[in-house]
Amino acid sequence: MELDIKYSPASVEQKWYDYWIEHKFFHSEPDAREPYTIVIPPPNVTGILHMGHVLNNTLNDVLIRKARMDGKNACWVPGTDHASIATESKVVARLKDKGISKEDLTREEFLKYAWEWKEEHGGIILQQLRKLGCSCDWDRTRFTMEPELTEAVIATFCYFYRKGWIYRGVRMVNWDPVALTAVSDDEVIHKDTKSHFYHLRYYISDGNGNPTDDFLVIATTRPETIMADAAICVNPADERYHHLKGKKVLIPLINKEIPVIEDSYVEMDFGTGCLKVTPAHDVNDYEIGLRHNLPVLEIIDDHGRLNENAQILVGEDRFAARKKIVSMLQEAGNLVKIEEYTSPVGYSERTDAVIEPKLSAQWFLKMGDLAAMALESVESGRIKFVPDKYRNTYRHWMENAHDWCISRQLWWGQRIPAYYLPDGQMVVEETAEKALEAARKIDASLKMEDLRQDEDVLDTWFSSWLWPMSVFDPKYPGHPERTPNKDLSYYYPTNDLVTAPDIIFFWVARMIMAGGEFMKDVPFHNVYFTGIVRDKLGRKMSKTLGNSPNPLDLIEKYGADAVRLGMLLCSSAGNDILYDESQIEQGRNFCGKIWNSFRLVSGWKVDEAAAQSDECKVAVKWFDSLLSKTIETVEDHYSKLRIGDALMAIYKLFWDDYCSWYLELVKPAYGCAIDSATYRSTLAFFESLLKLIHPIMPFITEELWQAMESRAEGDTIMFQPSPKAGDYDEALLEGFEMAKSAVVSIRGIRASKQISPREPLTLHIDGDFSEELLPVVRKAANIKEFLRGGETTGASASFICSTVKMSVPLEGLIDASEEKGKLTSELEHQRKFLASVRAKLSNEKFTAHAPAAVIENERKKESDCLSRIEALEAALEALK
RNA sequence: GGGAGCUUAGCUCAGUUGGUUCAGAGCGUCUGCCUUACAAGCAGAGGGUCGGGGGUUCGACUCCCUCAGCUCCCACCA
Repeated sequence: MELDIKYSPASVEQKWYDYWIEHKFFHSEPDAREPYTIVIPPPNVTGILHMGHVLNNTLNDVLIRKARMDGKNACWVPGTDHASIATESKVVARLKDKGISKEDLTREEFLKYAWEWKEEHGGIILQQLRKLGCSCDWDRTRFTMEPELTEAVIATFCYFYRKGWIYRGVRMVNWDPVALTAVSDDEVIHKDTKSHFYHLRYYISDGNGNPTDDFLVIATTRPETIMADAAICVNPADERYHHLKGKKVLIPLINKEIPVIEDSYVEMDFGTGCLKVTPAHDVNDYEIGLRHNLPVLEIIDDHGRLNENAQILVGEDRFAARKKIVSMLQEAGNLVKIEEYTSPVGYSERTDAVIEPKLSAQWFLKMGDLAAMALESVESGRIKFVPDKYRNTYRHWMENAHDWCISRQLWWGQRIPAYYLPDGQMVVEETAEKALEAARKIDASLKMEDLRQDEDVLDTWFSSWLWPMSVFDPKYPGHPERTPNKDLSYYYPTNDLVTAPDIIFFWVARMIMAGGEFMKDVPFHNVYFTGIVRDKLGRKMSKTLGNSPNPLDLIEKYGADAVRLGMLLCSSAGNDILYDESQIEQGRNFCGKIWNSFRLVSGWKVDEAAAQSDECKVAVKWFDSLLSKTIETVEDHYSKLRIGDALMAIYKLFWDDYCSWYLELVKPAYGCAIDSATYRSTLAFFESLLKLIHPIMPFITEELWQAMESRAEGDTIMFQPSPKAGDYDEALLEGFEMAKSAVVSIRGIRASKQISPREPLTLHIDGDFSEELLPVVRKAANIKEFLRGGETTGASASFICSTVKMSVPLEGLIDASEEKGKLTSELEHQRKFLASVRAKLSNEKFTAHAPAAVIENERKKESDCLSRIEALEAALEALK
């Protein structure tokens, strides 16, 4: 068939993707085959495709396509994540554009709007993945907040609550006093801000609440919070304050008595070495307070104003209060000095208000047993990390796991199924109806309106940690007493997880926990950590820098195969990827190479009667061996998830060996036909190469595979079995490498000596060089003669092949003196090497300690070296 | 401050129980080629005392110590 001169990916890609979909090639149902399962790391439902997704999903698709060709029942489940925080802030921003503030809406109104927006804009990213060629089972598409999955989340919450692992606790949140909401750590921007360091004098109490003459000085940036002080803390090793141990001091202005405590948290050489502990308004102070059982007194309200607990300045804004209290302290004689001070202060991303640390009631899940189990799963090797180094990070975190704060002060998400009775009691039930039922056992007169559901929603990870289970059987998580359905029992555990290392704790660890808890099994066997995609200069991709290319533009420009290959070229596991468009150009060039190689082969005329020439015979034999050996290498790389290495092995096999050597060897002279045996082998090799590279470059391989011969409707390269490695002739492969070197040398000598290609040459060959490879050398070294209709005859040369370098003396064609110099230096090198080997062999420590195989290897080296020296000496002799 | 990791060619990175199977790959650079599949190509070439220093060893890119530089995670300083 006639091929276009240039490969044009755009039409080809759409055509075959539609074809694959039409024939439901991506769809999987449980059957007798071994499953190979991947669940997609669900992208944010409102997200759009960026380079990180491209990398991640290309890797996933390569793995799933490879498994499919290996005869496994491959199932890749796609879906999206509701991503509470990210999505809610997008919706809020969107509302703001319309002049609507979230505060003006009820929860129901807001959610209605959010859902509308999700329906309208959600899932775009899944469409984009199709452009990339991802072979997801789209029939199984899931969304973490769809009703069934929400049920799973709620059931899981109830399960752990009943188990006693979920509890309510108090925690510091970042409070935005303007927006009147808690914001996540990610939404707090730390800016270095100029402020003051106030040194305040606290008098020691005489024990009856009266000041003595003795005092200590503390340094604070927030004098307006002193009324909430619960203690003064010093480092136990600080001798300056030993005399204060057990004493009490008085808070200035309000004369409240607080203890002096000791905690190694306090830095002796920072400030005055005395720290005022204000548990209600500082995260660290809260931690200290917990350790020392200090009372917590809140004096700042939700709007950032002092409340009644402050006793003074009640109703004043925190910043106004700061100014006022400073002068009050000065008047009272408690102010020692004021220093200029610059420190990082948290600002709200949304309102730019200074964040107020605020205590609030939150829900927690105990990590103890779950973390221990999750740690064991990895330590025991049942789950492998690639690269392995992340095990250290993982272990460290698991051994120090804090309980998981699972509540979020948002609306977009799964609402916590806790219902409060009017008297403050609480019931936790799957539904409001069941909650009412439970509540009536406490108070039979209660009606639905009396119950008030908790306002908070669950952390997004509390739904995504169920993902490998819930996508198959949403009824199962939270109900380990049930039997998993057919899909879940067939597909679980999944095989490989490809994800970024920054969510190793948020997501990876927690999936292991949930899987272990409910399935009593790991959720996956291998975790492949990708790096972060950065630009050429090593900067993170970001919208503001404008250094993040739109993957769809790249696909449009270069084709999806090229983009996939470009991303994989530089992707060793765990390392950051420095993206550079030139890598995608390389991918495009490779497509061109594949395309053109087929144009060449498909254009050949076949002569059924012609006999196979010697060089064709050996070329076929050689490439057959090389193909087998490379397949073995590629399989090994895949088994270790070294996708980049597998790609490189195939890339070189295709380009360097198949195109540059094999095709050049078997290529018939212009106008001539090729013999049918060689032609068949050539096509068979080509088909194997297509299959090998198909997982990485699905589109062009399908196009050419279909073009090779007329295929039946419904045929596809996708389900062709992966090429299998057969036996291969190692000696032939080595010999061929020698032949390549010989050809290179001959060409080089010709070029440097300006020897015309038409001048006849005779080749003498010594050593292990197999006779059968001679036609290869002759033809490869004389390609131009063939092309120009010249004649190939022999000339004289002798090959001395060493492992180090090959020298090709051509009798009568090069200076004997120059050649002599080369040989002499080579001889010297070999003698030196021999001496070192012999020294080693006569070394008693070596013979005593080195393993037998190593010694054997040394002996072999010795004898090899000896024969090389002999050959060299003979050659030198011949030159004389 | 706690933890982890990195440093090999101009760039990005391999280097898998310490041994002439180890000093490699891709890209880039340079040189020569419009050659009947492909200039998005072909044929070649150059390029590194494996961050510095010390140690262990018969032998170190590989193991240990130390110094320097960089990165990430956690906690963030009253």
